Amino acid sequence: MSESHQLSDLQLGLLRILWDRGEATATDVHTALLEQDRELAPTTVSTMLSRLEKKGTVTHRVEGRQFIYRALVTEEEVRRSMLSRVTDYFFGGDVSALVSHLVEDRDVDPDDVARLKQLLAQRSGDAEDDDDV
Amino acid sequence: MSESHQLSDLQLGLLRILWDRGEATATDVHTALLEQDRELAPTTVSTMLSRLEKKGTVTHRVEGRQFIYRALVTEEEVRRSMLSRVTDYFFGGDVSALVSHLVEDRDVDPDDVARLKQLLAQRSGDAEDDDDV
DNA sequence: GCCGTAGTACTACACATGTAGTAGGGCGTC
DNA sequence: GACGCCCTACTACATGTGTAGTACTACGGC
Repeated sequence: MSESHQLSDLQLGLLRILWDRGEATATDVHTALLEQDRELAPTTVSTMLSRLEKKGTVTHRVEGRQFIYRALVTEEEVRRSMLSRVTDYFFGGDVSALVSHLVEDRDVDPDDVARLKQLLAQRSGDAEDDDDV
Repeated sequence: MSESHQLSDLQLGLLRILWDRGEATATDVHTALLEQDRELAPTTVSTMLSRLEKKGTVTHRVEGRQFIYRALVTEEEVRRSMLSRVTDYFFGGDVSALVSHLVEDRDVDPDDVARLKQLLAQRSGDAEDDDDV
C-alpha cells in the first residue's frame, strides 16, 4: 500500500504526462517531453516506460501496433510518499512542523497567509470555534 | 547555490549524522548507523563518505590516522531543495498550495491546527513589514 | 623490533538509471 | 506484391548507488 516511491526526475516527468492524460502512447509521451524541452530519443522514452512497467509503476494495453500506457500509481500516492520522506527526514514525521516551517519560511506571501487562515478556520470549525476571520 | 540535491536515503542518513554532530569519523558514523539498525560494514560507510566527498557534499580533515568528516551542505539547503522538488512537481511551485494540501489532508490534527492559526496570526500581524532572517 | 589492530585506499560486483542504436515485424502505399 | 516506415524488443554502455572484501599502513603494546 504505502510503498516508498523513490522516483527520479525523468520518471516523475513521465508519470506527470500519464497522469495529465490518463493514457498515452509512447509517441505521445515522447512528444509531450519535447514540448517541455526534454529532447530524448523515442527509444529512450520507450525504454523508460518499459522499466517503469517492470517495476509496476505503469502498465499498458495494446491497440493496433501501439502500446497505450497508463499509470498504476496515483499522483496522490506519489505526492504523499514524497512528502512523507521530507517530513520524516527533516521534521521527524511531524507534518505540522513542516507546515510551520513553510509558513515561517518566507515562502508564503501575505495573500496566501490569508487564504490559509480561512482554511484553518474551516478546519477547526468542526472542532471548536476559535477566532474566525 | 541552489543545487538540486538529489540524495538517496542512505546518503541522507549519513548527512543527518554529520549534521547532528557537526563532525564525525567514519567509525562514529558507522556506530551511529548501527544504533539506527542500519547494519553496514565499516568499509561500506567509508565508501559512501568518500563518494559524497567526491561529489562535494562532505569534506574531511585528517587527525592522526582518522578522517573527520563534516557536511558541506547544510540541512537547511537540502531540506529546501527537497521541498522545492515536491512543491514544483506537485504544486506548480506554489508553496501555499502545498501548505493548503497538507492542512486539508487530514494529516494535521486539531492541536496543530490551533498552533498554526496562531502562527498565521503572528505572520499576518506584521505582514506589512515582515522581518526575514 | 614484531605483531596485531584499526583505519583508509583500492577493487569488485549487482542493480538502477539515462540514453540511444539496431533489429524485427506489421501496415499502408504504390 | 514489394518497400518503407513506424513501433516495439533487445542490446549496449556510462554513471551512480549499495554493499563489502582485500590490501596497505601506521600506531601501540610487549
